[in-house]
Amino acid sequence: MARSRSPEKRNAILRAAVYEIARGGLGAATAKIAAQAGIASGTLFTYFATKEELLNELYRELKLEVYARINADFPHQASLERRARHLWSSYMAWAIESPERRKVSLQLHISDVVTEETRKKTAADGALVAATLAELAGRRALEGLPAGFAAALMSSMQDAVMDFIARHPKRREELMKRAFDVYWRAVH
Amino acid sequence: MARSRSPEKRNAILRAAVYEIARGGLGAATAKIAAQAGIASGTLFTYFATKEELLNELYRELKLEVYARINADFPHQASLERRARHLWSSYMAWAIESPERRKVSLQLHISDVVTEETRKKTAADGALVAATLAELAGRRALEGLPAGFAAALMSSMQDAVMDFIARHPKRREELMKRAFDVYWRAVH
Amino acid sequence: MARSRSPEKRNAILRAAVYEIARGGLGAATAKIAAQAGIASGTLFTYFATKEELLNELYRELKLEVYARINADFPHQASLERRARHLWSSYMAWAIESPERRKVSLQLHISDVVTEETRKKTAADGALVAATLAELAGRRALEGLPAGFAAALMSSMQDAVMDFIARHPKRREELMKRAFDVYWRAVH
Amino acid sequence: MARSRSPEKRNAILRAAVYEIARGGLGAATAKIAAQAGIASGTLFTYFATKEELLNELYRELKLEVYARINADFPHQASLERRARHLWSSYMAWAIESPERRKVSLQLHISDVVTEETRKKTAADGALVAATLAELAGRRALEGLPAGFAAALMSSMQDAVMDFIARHPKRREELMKRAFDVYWRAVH
DNA sequence: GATGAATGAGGTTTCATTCAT
DNA sequence: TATGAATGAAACCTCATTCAT
Repeated sequence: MARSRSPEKRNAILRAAVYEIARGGLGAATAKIAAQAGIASGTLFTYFATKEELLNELYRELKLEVYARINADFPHQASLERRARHLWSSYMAWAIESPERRKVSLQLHISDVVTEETRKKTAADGALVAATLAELAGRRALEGLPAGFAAALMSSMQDAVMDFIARHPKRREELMKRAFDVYWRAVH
Repeated sequence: MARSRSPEKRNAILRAAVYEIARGGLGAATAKIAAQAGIASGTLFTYFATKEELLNELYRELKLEVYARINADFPHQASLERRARHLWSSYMAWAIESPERRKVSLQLHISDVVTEETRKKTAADGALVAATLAELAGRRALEGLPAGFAAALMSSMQDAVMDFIARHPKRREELMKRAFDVYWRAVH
Repeated sequence: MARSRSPEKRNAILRAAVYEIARGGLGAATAKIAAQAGIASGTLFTYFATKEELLNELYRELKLEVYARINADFPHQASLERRARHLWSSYMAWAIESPERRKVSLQLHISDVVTEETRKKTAADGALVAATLAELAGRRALEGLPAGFAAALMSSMQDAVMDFIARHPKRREELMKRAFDVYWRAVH
Repeated sequence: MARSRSPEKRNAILRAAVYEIARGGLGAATAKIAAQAGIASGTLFTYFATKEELLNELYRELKLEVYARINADFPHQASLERRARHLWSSYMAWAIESPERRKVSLQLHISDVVTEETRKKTAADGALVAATLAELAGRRALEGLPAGFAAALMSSMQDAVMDFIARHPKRREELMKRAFDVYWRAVH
C-alpha cells in the first residue's frame, strides 16, 4: 500500500491556515498556506477538495476545540452560576492561549464561506453550552428577550474583554473575574 | 488627485461600495463598485487613489454618520441614564434603518485594511459618545475594569440585539428597551 | 474617451488562436495565444469572456469566411452541376490556401466546446449552400437517403481529397476536378 | 516496464479509457481512467509508461478490432463489389455496435498524439483492406486520382452515414445499403 | 475630468508522473 | 506488483491600477 493520508499533515495545514489567515485575512492564498505547512501546493487539495472546504473544516475544528475544553471538566452538578462561570472561563482561557485561533474563528464566523450546514453540525457539538445558556435565558432578568440572547451576550462580552486582556495581560485573572460579575449582574 | 469636483459622484461611489461589499465582502472588485456607481472603472481612482483609501474613507464616513445622528439631539443636560439610553437608541435606529451600512461598518472594523490612523481620526469625532461612556466607566459597577469597557460592552450588546431584531422586526421597540435595561443593570 | 476595443486586436487573437490550435490542439493555452497575438495574457479576456467563448466565435468566424467566399460569386442562375461545382471549388480553394484554418475548423466541428447555439447560428449563414445541396438531395440517385446526406458526403469527400492535395500540391487543379467528377457521378 | 502480467487489467484500462474519452475528450484524466478501470491511479503506469503510450496503444487496439472483424469472414474469392461491400458493412456493423469506440477512434485519428509510427504499424494490419481498395483504385473511374483515394472516400462516406444512422437507428439496414450503392456508383 | 482597454501578477485548481510503502 | 499521497508546473481567470484618448 501507499503512504496513507497523515493526520499530522492535515493538522499542519490547519495550523498553517490559522497562521496565514490571522495575518492577511480569509483571502490568504492556498499556496502560502501550503508553503507554511511545509508541503507542495497541490498536496493541500488531497486533504481539502477546495479552499471553501478547508475553511469550513477549520471553523469546525476551532469550535470543537473550544467545546472539548469546556466539556472536559464541566461541573454538571454545580449551581447555574458556577456552570456559567465555567463556560466563561473555559472559553477565555482558550482565547487567551490562542489569540490567533480566536481571531480566525471570529473571522470565519462572520464570513459567508461558512455554510449553514457547517454551522448546524457545529452547533450540535455545543449541546452542553447551549443547555446552560438556555437555563439562563429562562431567568426573569431576561424575560421578554429571545432565547439565545444570553448566549449572544456572553459571547460578545467575552470578545470585548479579550481586547483588553490582550493589552493588559497581567491583569488577566482580575479582568476575567470582574467582567463575569458584570455579566452575571446583567442576566441574573 | 484625491479630491475632486463632484461630491455627488464621490457619494455614489461610497454608496455603491456599501452595496457591493454587503454582498460579496471586502473582496468586492473596484470595477463592480464603479459600475454600480454609474461611472467608468478608471474614474473611481480620481476620487480615491487606491482601494485601501476608499475603504478607509468609507469606514470614516459610516462612523461619522452614526455620530452625527447621536449628536443631533443629544440631551446634554440629562441624567447619565438618559444620555446612555440616547446613545443606545440612536445607534440602533441607524443600524435598523441601514442594515447594509452596519454590516459593512462591522466588516471594516474587524478587517486589517482600516489603518490605525483612520481609527484614531474617527475616534476623535465620537467625543460626545466617549465622554458619556467614560462617565459610566467611572461608576462603581465597573470599577477595576479598564476605561473603554463600557463602550465595548454597549457595542457588542447592540450587535447581539440587532441580530434578533433582524429576525423579529415587529418586536423591535420592546427588544431595544429590554436589552438596554439589561445593559443598564450590568453597568450601573 | 478611452481607447475603444480594436477589431485588429480581436482579429490578431483569432489568428493567433488558429496558429496555436493548429499545433497543440484545442488544449492550446490562452496565455500562449495571447503572447502569439502580441498582447498581455489578461487582455484576451476583454475580447472574449472565456476560452469557450473564444472557441465558439472562432468557429463561427471560420465558417462565415467560407460562406462569404462561396456567396461572393455564386452562379445563381447556373445549372445544378455548375452550382455544385462552385461549392466544391470555393471550399477547396479556401482549404488549400488556409490549411491551418481548415484544420482548426474541423477540430472545432468535432469537439464538444462548440455549442448547439453556435452551430445553429452558423447554419443560418450557410443558407445558399444548404439550398443547393438540398436540391441535390432530391435527386433520384440519393432517394431513400436522408436530407443532408449530399452535404455530408461532399464535406467528407473534400476532406479526403485535401489530404492528397496537401501531399501533391502541383496536381491540385487536376485532383480537385477529378474528385468532383467522382462526387457528381455518385449523387447524380 | 510497459508489459506486465495481467491482460485483464490492461483491457480494463483500455475499456475505461474509451468510456472516459467518449465523454470528456482526450483531456480525460489518467486518474479518472484508472478509477473507472477499478485500479489505483499509479497502477495505470505499470501498464502504459505514459498517457501518450496509452493513447497510441488504444488507437492501435481499436483499429485492430475492426480489421479482425473484417478478416474474420472475408470473401477472398468473391467479386470486387462483394468484397468492397464486405468492407463496408463490416466496419459499419462495428461502428453501430460500439459508437463510443468509433467516436474515440476518430478523435485519436485526428489528434496529434497518435504518432506516425503508430499509424504505420496499424496500416500494416489492414493489408487485406488495403489490397481490396487498391484494386478499386485501379479502376478507370478513379483514374488520375491517387492511390488511397478509394479508401479515404469509403472511410469518410461511412462517417457521414453513421451520423444519420445514429439518429435513425430503425432505418439502419436500408441506409447502409443505399449509401453503399452511392459509393459504388462513384468508384465503379 | 472622464473613459475603459491594457496590463501582468497572483489566485485556485487540475493533472501526469513519481516513489515510499 | 499494486497503491495512492505527493509533487509542482501549468491552466484559466480576476483584478487593482495605469494611461492613451
